[in-house]
Amino acid sequence: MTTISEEANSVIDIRRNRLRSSLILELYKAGQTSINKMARLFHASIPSATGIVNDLIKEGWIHETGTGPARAGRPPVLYGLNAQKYFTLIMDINRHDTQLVIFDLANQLIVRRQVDLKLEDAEGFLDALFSKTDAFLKFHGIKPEKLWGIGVSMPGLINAQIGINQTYPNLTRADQSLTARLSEYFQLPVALINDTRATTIGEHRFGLAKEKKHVLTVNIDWGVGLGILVNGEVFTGASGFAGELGHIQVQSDGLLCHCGKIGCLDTVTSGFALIRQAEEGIRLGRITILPQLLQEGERLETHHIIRAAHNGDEFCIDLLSRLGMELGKGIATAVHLFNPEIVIVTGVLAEAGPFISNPVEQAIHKYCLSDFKNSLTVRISQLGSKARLLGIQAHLIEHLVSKEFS
Amino acid sequence: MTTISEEANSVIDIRRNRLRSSLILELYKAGQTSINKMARLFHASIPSATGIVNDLIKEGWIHETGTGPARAGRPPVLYGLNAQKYFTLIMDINRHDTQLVIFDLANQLIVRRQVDLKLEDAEGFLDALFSKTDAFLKFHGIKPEKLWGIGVSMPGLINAQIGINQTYPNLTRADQSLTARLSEYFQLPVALINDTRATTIGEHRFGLAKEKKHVLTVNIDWGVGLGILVNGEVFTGASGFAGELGHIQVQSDGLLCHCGKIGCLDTVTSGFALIRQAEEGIRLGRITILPQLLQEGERLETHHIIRAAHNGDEFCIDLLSRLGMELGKGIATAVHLFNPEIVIVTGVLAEAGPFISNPVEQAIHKYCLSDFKNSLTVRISQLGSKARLLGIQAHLIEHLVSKEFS
DNA sequence: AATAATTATTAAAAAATATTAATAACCATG
DNA sequence: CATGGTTATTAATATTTTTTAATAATTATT
Repeated sequence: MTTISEEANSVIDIRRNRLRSSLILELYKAGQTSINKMARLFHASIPSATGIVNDLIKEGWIHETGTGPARAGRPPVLYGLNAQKYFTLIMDINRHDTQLVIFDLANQLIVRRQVDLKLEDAEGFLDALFSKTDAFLKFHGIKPEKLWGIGVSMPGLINAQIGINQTYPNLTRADQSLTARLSEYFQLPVALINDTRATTIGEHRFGLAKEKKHVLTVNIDWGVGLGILVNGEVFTGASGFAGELGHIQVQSDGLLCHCGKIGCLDTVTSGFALIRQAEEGIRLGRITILPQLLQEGERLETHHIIRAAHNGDEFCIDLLSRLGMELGKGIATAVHLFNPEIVIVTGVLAEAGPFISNPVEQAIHKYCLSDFKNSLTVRISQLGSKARLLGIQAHLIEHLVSKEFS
Repeated sequence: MTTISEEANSVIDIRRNRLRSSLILELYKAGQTSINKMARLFHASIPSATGIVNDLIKEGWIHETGTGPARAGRPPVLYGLNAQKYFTLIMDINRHDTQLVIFDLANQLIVRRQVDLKLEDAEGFLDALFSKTDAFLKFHGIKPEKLWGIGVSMPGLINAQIGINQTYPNLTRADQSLTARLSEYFQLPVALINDTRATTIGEHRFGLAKEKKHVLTVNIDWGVGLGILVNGEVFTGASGFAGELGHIQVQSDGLLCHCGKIGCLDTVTSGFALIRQAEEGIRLGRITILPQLLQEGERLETHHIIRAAHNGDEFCIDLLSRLGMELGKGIATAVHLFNPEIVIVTGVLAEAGPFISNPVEQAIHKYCLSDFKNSLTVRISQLGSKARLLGIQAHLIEHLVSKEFS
C-alpha cells in the first residue's frame, strides 16, 4: 500500500521495508529464489512473503524467471530481479586512467569506455569527469532517469562516511564532500569506495573468496593496499583507513618513503620500488634483456619487467622474487593479526603470477606460526580488474537498496 | 504462553524469543529502562513490549526498579534484571594462579577466591580444578541449581567455536573438547574465551573503551597479546587466532623465540624478555638497585623492575622505556591495519604506568601516519585485572541469553 | 497411463500485533 | 494550590500476519 519513498515511522512499515530490502538484496545476490525459501530465510510466513513479492512485481522490481528443480512434487516458481529496472554508472578512477561502465542489475556489463582522465591531474579533474561522463551517457543513449546511482572507486585514504578522499583533497570543497559534489551534479545517489576494498568485495561476491568470511586482498600497484573482509563485511576501521599495510616499517634503515617515514613496505614492494630497483640494476650493468624491450625514449614500466621475467630473464625473476619475499613478510604480519581463510593477490604485479605468488607463499610459510598456515590459502586473483568493477557495483547496489527502502 | 526451553519453530515464536533475548540483553547492558524505550529500540509496539515484560516478570527474570526522570509528564516505570535470578561462576585461569569468582546478574562480585592452580602444571589440572571448585562452592554455600553457567578465560590460542585451547592440548580429550568436559562435570553451559579478549570486552563494557567501536587492547604479560574489537564485537578471525601480535617478526637477526621463529616481538617486549634483559644487565655490572630489592634466593620478577623504576632506578627506567618503544612500534603496525579509536595497555607491565605508556605513545607517533594519530588515544587500563573478570562475565551472559531463548 | 507422493500456492480462519483513543500520573507554572 | 501541559499506561479496536486447511501442480512409481 505504502509507496517506497514514504517515510516509515510505524512499526509495520519499518518491518515491511526491512523485509522488502532483504528480499531485493537476496535476489541480487542469489540471482533467483522461490517464495518458500525467502520466507524461511527471513523468518516470515509464506503469505506475507507472497504479498511482498507481488507488490514488488507490480512496482517492476522483480519478475518470474521460471521454475526450479524439485526432488519431488511441484517445482517452485522462481523470482529474480528485473535486471532492466535500473542501470548503474560505475566510475573506476585510477592514477593513469579512468573507466566508465554501465551495468544492469544482473551485473551484465552494458557499456564500458576508457576515458583519458588521470587522477594525477587533480586540478580540474572533476569538471573533466562531469563533461566526459555526460558525453559518454549521451553517446550511448543512456537516459539519466534510467540510472539508479553512481558507484565510484579511487585509490587513496577514503573516508566513506563523510564521502571524501583524504589523499586528493582537491576533489573536495570546503562546503561540499566529493560525494556531495557528484551527487549534486548528476542528481543521483553516490557510493564512494577505496579501490582495494572494491576489489575485495568483488572477489568475495564473484571470485576466489566466495563463501569465505575472513579475507585479505593484497593490491600491488604503485603502492601496497590491503583489503579486509571481516565476517563477510568490508572492514574500514574508525576513520576508514584500516589496511594501510604499505606504510608499516619493515626496514629501520630503509629508504625515505613519499609519506615522510623511513623504510615503509611501499619503499620495497610497490611497482614504483620495482622500477627503481630495475633501473639501478641496469645502471650497475647487471645482465638483463630489459634495455632491449624498451623502445627509443620509452620509460621503463612494471609490465616490461614482468615480460622479461616470463622470458626467463634472471635479473627480473630475481627482482620479483625478492619483492615477493618482502611482501610475503608483510602479509605474514597481517595474517597474524587477522587470521584469514584466504589471501588474494591482485594488482598490476599479480600478472607476474608465480614469480610473485611463490615467494609470497614461501615467506608466509617462513614467517607465520603453523596454526595460521593450516587454514590458509594464498591465491592470485583470476578476475583481474573485473573484480574491482563488480565490487563497486555490489557495494553500490547494497547502498542503494538500504537507501531506497528506508 | 510458550515456555522458554520449548523449541521455537513457528515464525511467531522465533520473533518473540528474539525480542525476549534482546530485552534481557538490553537490561543487562543498560541496567534499567522503560517499556517505551525498549519498544522503540527494538521496533515493537508498546503493548507487545508490555506483554513480554510482564511474562518475564512472572518468570522471575526482571522486576520493577523504580521510576525514571521525566522532562515533563508522567515519569516512566523502569525495569531491571532480577540480579539474583541466577549467579555465574567465573574461572580466571592464568599461568601462575587461578581465580574463582561468583557474580550476580548485576555484575556484583559475590565471592572471590584465589586457588593454587597453575596452568603450567597441565597434567591433572582439570581434576584439581573440579575438586577445588566443588569445595569452593560448598564452602560458600552456592547451590549448583542457582548457577546459570560457567565463564572460563585462559591464555593461549583458543578456538571458541569448538571449545579447545590449542596451547594446552592436555586439557582436551580426543573425544571431548575442554568446554564439553567442564560442561559435563558441572552440568552447566560453558563459555570459553581467551584472556586478552575477555579483557577487551571488559574495557568495552565497563572501562575506557565504552561506546567505542574499534578498539585494540594490548596485554603485556609473559607474552604480548592483542585483543581486537571490530564494530563493537570481539574479532577472532577464521580459526580464533587473530591478534597474535607477539609473533610478528621485528628483528630479522633477533633471538630465537619459544615458538621456533626468530626475532618475534615476544622476544623483545614480553615480561620474560624484560627479566632476561635485566639479568643480563646485572651480570654486566650495570648500576642498579635491583639486586638490593631481592631477598636471599628470590628470583627476579617484573614487579621488582617496575618498583625500581618508580624509585628512580635509571637502568630499569631505560629497560622499560626501550621495551615501550619496541612495543609501540609493534602497536603502530596494528594501528595501521585496524585504524582503532583507542589503544588500551593492560597486563602486569601496565603497572609501570607512564614508564611504558609514554614511550609507547612516542613510538606510535613516530611510526604512524598522521591520519591515524588524529583519531587515536593511547591509555593505560584503569580497571586492571577486574576488566578481565567483568569481560568473562559479559561474554558468558551474552552466550547464555542467546542459548536460553533459542 | 494412472495413482501415490510430494511440494507449491491459494483461501479462509484464527491468532497475534499494532494503532488509536482514553485514562492516569505527574511536573511546572501562574 | 489549582490548572494546563506532558508523558506513561491501559483498554478497545482495527489491522496485519500467521496458521491451518484445502487445492493445484508436478514427479516418480507401479
